[in-house]
Amino acid sequence: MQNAIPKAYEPKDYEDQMYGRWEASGFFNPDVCVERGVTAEDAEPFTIVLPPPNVTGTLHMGHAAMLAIEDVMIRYARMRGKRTLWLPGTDHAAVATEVKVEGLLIKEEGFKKPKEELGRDAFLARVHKFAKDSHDTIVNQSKKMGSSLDWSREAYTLDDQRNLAVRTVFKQMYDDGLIYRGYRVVNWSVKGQSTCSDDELVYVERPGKLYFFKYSHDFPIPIATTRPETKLGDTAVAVHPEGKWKQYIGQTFTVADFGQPGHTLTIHVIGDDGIDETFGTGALGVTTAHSPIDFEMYMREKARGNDIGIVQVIGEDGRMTANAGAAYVGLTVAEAREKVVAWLREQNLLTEEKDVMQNVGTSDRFTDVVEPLPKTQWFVDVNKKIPGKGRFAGREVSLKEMMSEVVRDGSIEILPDKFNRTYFSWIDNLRDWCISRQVWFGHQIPVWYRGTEVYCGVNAPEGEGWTQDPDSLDTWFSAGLWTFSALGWPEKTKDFETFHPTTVLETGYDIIFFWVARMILMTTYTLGEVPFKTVYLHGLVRDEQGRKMSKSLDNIINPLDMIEKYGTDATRLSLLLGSTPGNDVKLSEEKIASFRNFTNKLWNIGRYILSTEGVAEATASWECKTLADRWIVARMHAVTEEVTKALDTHAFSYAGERLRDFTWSELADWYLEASKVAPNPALLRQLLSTLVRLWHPFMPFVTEVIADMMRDTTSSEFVMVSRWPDASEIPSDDTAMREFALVQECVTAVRAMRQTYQMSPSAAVVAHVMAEESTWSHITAQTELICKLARVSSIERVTAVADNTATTAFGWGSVSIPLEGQIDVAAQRTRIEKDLADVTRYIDTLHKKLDNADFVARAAADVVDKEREKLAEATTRRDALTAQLVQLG
RNA sequence: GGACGUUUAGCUCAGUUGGUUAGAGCAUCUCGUUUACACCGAGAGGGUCGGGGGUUCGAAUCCCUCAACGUCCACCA
Repeated sequence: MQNAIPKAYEPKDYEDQMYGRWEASGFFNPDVCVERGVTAEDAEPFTIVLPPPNVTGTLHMGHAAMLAIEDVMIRYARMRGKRTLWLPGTDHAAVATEVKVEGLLIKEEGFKKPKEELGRDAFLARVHKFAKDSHDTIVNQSKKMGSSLDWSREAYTLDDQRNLAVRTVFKQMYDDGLIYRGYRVVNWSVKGQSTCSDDELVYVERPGKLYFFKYSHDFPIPIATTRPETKLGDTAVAVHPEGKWKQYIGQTFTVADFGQPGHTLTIHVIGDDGIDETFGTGALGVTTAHSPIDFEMYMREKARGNDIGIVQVIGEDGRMTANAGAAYVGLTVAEAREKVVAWLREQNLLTEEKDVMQNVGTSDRFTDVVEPLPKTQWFVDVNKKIPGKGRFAGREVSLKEMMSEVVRDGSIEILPDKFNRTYFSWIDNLRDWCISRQVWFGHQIPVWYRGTEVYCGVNAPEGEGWTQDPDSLDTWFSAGLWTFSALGWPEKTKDFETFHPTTVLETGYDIIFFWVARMILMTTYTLGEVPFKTVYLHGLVRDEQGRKMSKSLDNIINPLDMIEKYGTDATRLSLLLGSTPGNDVKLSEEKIASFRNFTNKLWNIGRYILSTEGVAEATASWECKTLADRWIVARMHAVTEEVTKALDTHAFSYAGERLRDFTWSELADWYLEASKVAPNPALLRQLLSTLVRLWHPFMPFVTEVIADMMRDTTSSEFVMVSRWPDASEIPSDDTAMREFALVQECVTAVRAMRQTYQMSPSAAVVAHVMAEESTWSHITAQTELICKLARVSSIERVTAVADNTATTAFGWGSVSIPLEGQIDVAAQRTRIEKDLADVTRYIDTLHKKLDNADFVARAAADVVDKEREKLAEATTRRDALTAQLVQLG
């Protein structure tokens, strides 16, 4: 036998070239699949829009996991004959990208304040250039992962088409009164000179001090704070409406000197249920300008006609304003804090200092502590009721209600379902969404001003003298439109009609609020429809110790390095197997290496089968000749059925593990060994062809390469567009499975004997047979395999197994013997007898219970039913055990 | 403070409505270089299923409780 196929699979020799061939074929594009007859014209659509990676850099393992999972779904759907679209794109990521480029300009080109020095246009040009390069890298990396994305439809959250979608939606929301401009306390990043949304805050725990004091000696209510500097701007004290200071509610006090001589505070005492009398002093100093909670009190009081005022004492530069008084203006927050504390101490107003741990909100993007400040910003009102569209037509609904309803009524299924609760509690706590950002890179707000005139429109207003609002939109605003904007909306495109709502949204659970929830919000509002039917949330990729991968820990595993070293298929498998929805996956290089070994195993299975005589010319067929044949076909039936079911239910890890176990432990270790006695070329070919198709969604490259070798190399067919194996077309055979299990037991016994007593193969067979006299016939029947594995080849084959009788052809003639006998029969019988006794006893007690007229009369109907059910169950089990016992003889 | 999750072999994890003797991979050790594969094969050791209590004929599985770890949310001024 000559073998031109290399012994080891070298991914590098095939992967890039194979991806090139796939791409050139056009089959990533569903339209081409229909044209070429791969997909039926009326086939059910299957759509995934790729969560667009940020153009801030390169792909990491998290992206690789996302691409692997989605590609499995996509390739599987395509092979099932669905009209399958996987739409790629990238996200401009507004703030993140701008900050990144700013940092690079400072670090690498010596700028101090790049935005000021370059000016808007030149700076934006640099950002766009960076985004473009980053985009190119991302596209290349995605291709390296083998992703069957339809590149002809690629989109970008900041391109013209998407910009039109953004302006269109903004205008609609503005007209519906959902988008408004308001003066509110927002999260302000001093470093980034921009707002950020509530969800973008990351809380960091740090030690702090809680100071107990009074504003002045004659002020009746003591308060406590961790931020004394903000107290320079206090305008109220909140106490519990039923508490010990309730008599002061409604009064106004004037503190003549606070923090410095002449700095006057006007303090209103207000009642608020939220006050916890057991904490601090039991009263809260209200700083309406620098705390979102306090600001809400301000709004509530104002609604009651009581204006307690807003005094901003910290500016956008992070320093104290003139409102803080002459002694403080220009100081940093930290300096002002010390100074206020010193003053309180001096005046003998400070009663206590307590060390506490406090959570400080920091900006995820800008990485500094966020300063709450009052500013005029754009917001999306999540509570206002407006006339709904589509499925909400004819009703007055709020954004909150819409986004809640579609998940509650099952129109959107979230996997794993535990995230439903998370989702709902997020909606419950959702406040109006601040969408304006003071950065340049992004969608500029489509609002223009001229004097006191305000114009909102999809396009700039006619006439002279209009200035567009300089702010840009939160990146999640445009990302929220992704499922439909990427399909060409607001134009009435054929793609939008065919592929929306999309089928599955697959993404990391860490962006469920940022993105998933906002897509649901935007889509239910704009289209009155869901953006997707299923949300599949994958976990985070962590290192082998379960830590997040980060530069500082130096534990980053780069997907491209792993692809280079072990191949794409191995890298994909390492991310797919052992990863279930919502759970983090631990990754190590050893894990990837072990999957590289498996890839090679699959390769060698192909290599062996294809180099077996007769396989090249054979026509694939399920026809069986030996017991081993029938067994492996039956196993193939089972695995096909299970894997299909698993993929249908998004159990990718299980599907892959099941396939791996079958491939390695059943096909390679048992069947291929057994088949060496009497190879069945037509069946080997059929098995390989089926195996390659089952594995294709997981390991697209090696399967395609093996398939390539199975056919004429000039053929243009791909496994990628072949038909998914249908379990119902693979014969199932329970008898063969049972009988082969006996063979396996015997072989194992012989092997053990050889090893224990260092026997020659044939001696071991004889010894085993002698030792197990009672099972003599059984052993004899299976001698073919035993001898094969023991390298004794005087026996040709098992010719038939029927009616519990095996006929074996030996070199000297043939023998028929009954197939029976078990190893360790006695022990098994003992166990069954014990179980049987238990169950029988149980049945007796149930019978007694049910025969008791008193019980039946008194107990609730469903209790009685349940007892009856239990009885039926137990009876079934008893019968099964009895049957087993009979079988044992 | 609220919610959720995890705890099974040295490590990483399966264990599908409670049911024969709790499984796999890696690691360790032993044996084996037989023409698909040493990126291999055959085997061995190793677990009172986090602790305690309960329900049940029967519990890794269901209930209660405690503990450790993790995640998210809220946030106390």
